[in-house]
Amino acid sequence: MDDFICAEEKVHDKLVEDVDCSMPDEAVLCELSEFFRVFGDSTRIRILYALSRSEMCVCDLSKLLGVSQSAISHQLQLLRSSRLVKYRREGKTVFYSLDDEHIFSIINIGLEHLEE
Amino acid sequence: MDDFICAEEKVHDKLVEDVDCSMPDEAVLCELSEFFRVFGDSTRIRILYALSRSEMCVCDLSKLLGVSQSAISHQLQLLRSSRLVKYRREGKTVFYSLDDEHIFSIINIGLEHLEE
DNA sequence: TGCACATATGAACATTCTTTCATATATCGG
DNA sequence: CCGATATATGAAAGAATGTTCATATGTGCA
Repeated sequence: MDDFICAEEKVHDKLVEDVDCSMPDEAVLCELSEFFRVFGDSTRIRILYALSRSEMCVCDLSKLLGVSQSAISHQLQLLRSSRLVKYRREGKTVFYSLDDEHIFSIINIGLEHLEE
Repeated sequence: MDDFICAEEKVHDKLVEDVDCSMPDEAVLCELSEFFRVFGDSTRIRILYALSRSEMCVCDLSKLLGVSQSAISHQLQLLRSSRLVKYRREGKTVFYSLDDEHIFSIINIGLEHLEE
């Protein structure tokens, strides 16, 4: 991070400064990247998509996705701490669902983008 | 991935099957997660945000973000191969810009979500 | 051609993630 | 209370990722 910096005759210094001013705080963009990172794993995206169809228990998700119960549980915990899913217990079973319908719209926007 | 599977009296089997049918191909959701993964790094998100304000050269980005030229270049290559940015050369300088205004709208949707 | 500047890139290193394995916790039925 | 089932979790292993360092490529100018 400490290369010498290009010596360009300061033509761009004004631009850099202007862009700097118009950028959100670094902390905000960090949070944003953390938010997107959660969607950046195929197991988690598949969990989220599945939950957009219906609430499901851990075991159902495990069967549906062909991923071990333990791995699903770990990912659900991450999704929970990111406030993307919520859960309710019914006897021995725990049902998970999307915390917010908005989540699904984000997934859809991504899907639309992939379709170009 | 080979735990025994919950023995639940098949109450949920129909549900699992239905959800399975309504899910996009695993490959599609994998691509989707790869797409989101690109946004899931603070350096890349900051690059993308900066480029949404103006096209910039590698050196400007390096200065603006306080990240080494090499690190910026590596990330730009990743962004290029994900088709999120394009570039044009002008003499010694290479200017990068968003490949598509749509990219910025995705960032904004994320930001809106963070604001709850 | 030779030098300086801007950018690109391969390899190594450090860190972070994801899954697995073993085991703990919670709930229900007998 | 005990055993069985469903889920959670800590630790370790393995894979993937981001940065650095050294160096290569490409361009302009003297």
